[in-house]
Amino acid sequence: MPELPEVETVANGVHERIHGSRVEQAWFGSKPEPFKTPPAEMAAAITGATIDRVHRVGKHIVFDLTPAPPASGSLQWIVHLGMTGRLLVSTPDTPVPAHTHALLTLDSGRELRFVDARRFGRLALQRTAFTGPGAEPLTISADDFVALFRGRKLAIKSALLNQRLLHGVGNIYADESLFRAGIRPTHIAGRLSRPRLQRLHTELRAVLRNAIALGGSSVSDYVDADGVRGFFQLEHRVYQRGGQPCLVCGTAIRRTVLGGRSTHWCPRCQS
DNA sequence: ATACCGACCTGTCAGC
DNA sequence: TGCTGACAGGTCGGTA
Repeated sequence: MPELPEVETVANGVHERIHGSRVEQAWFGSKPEPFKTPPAEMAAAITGATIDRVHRVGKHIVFDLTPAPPASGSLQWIVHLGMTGRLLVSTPDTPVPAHTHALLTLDSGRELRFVDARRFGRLALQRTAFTGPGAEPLTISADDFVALFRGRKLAIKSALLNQRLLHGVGNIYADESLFRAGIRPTHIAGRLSRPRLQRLHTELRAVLRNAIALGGSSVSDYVDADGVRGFFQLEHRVYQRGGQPCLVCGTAIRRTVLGGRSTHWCPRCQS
């Protein structure tokens, strides 16, 4: 479900509500799919730990933990929401939703719940500082951004979605940033001129920052840590607007499939 | 190394 | 009303 702005919104919301809390109990469901680390190992490491900070790296939510004594050393809990994952801070009297795969009981009296119907999300322990698979879109320099695509023979949209190049960009913000930069999604990444890539760098960061300010995009079931929807979907100019008139030139927005993902673009504004 | 495709899951919605 | 098929914000592993 979530791309960089949604993950950032969730991570910040969870941080505000639970940082400084101690985990009294950690429960993990038995279905193996959402766990990169075995559930018993995660429960043992997390129980008694203090949550110092919750932040975002790429599309991952990172919990910085201080382990319960006598354990020591660096410990992080990594949550990836996949397509439909939710991380909710609730009171114990709130009914536990279906498809809840993890539930942490905190000393503040609240609970942190990981809910994921489709089970594309992942939970894991990390013992060394997590840096993510690629570069960070909000802080990468224009020069480094341009260099990412040099010599690449795939479509620029596919390159934007490759998390090993740039982590955090998904289908919505790939389409929206390419529209705002006037670049057709099928354009071969390595053939784009430096000025056009610099424009994309500028527009991508702007659209991500704008979306963060609005709490992310709620296309179907995305909600933040309190279960509240975001508002950036009201700002989408091409995403899920196939067949509707372009807001700039009036031409019908096209919907095609690129790399197996639905792709939305204006045939007149994007060359 | 790079690029492409199907698989992984469940829920929802449009169409018949 | 109920069935079927298409589609969904993401990643991963196999193949060329």
